[in-house]
Amino acid sequence: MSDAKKNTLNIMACLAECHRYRCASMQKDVIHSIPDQLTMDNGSQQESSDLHVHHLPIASVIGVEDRTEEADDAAVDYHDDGGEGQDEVSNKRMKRHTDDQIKHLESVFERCTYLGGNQRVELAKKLGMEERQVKFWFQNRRTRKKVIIIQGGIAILDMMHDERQESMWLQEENDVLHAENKVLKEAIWANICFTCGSPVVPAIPTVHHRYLSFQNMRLDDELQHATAVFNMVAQDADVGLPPVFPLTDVSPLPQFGFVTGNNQTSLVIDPPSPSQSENQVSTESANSTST
DNA sequence: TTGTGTTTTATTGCCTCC
DNA sequence: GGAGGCAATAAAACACAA
Repeated sequence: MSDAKKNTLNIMACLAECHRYRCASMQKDVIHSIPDQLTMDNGSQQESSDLHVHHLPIASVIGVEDRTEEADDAAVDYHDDGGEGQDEVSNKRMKRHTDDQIKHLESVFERCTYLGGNQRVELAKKLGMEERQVKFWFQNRRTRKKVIIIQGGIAILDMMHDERQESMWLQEENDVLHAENKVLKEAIWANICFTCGSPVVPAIPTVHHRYLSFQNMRLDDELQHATAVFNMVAQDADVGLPPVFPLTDVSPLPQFGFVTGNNQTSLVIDPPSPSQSENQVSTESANSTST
């Protein structure tokens, strides 16, 4: 048995020991709660046992029902072989208690596992048993309860051991995943394919790539603005031209207007473009488009 | 029916407490 | 020293499979 299990068993034994001093107050009530019927059942036998208690088998003294023919003989032999007092004890003739007796002993034990001297005498009298038998029964019952608790404790320890084992496995798996994650991160930042080891396209966009993206966005805007202007001019001129294409989801249009000068009308746009030079390009482009 | 394992009752020896 | 507790054990009673 492992040390952990031994420690648990010691703790349980201590708990049981502590419990024995806590329940004396309720004993009397429990014993008195036993119905008189049980005593009445053994009443006739009890009367005779008052007269012949030292000459009758224990079975008849305590009103134990014999369960087999063999038991009858054994009960008779109990005193035939032995004598009185302590000599009877040495001749061990075990008699099982009746169901009623056990039932009431259990009910008392359920509330308190230890009986004081007076309570034991009273209970024995109530159940038609010998005081010694009540004492033995409680002693054996405590032992049985302890065994049950210990077995339960062992089962719990086994379960805890299993859970701890599972936790260790999960921890190991977690460590492996962390290691894999670390390798993958390093591969990504090194621009190396983690499967073949060859360089890969960097995930971070280069300046050139960003410049191209910006140009793309700018050209899209110009196209949309020019289309809007074209549609507006065509509508004003009422030339019956259909719009080039319907504009949907167009970003807010920049301010624009027409500037006349030098015998030339130019479209001026307040552009979102990065530089005035580019704005000029777009203006010219739009102008050419409108014309 | 019988052999075997389990449960229940009882005993013994040792220890602690009053 | 006696009473009572516990652990270990004996032995009877019981359960059950073969």
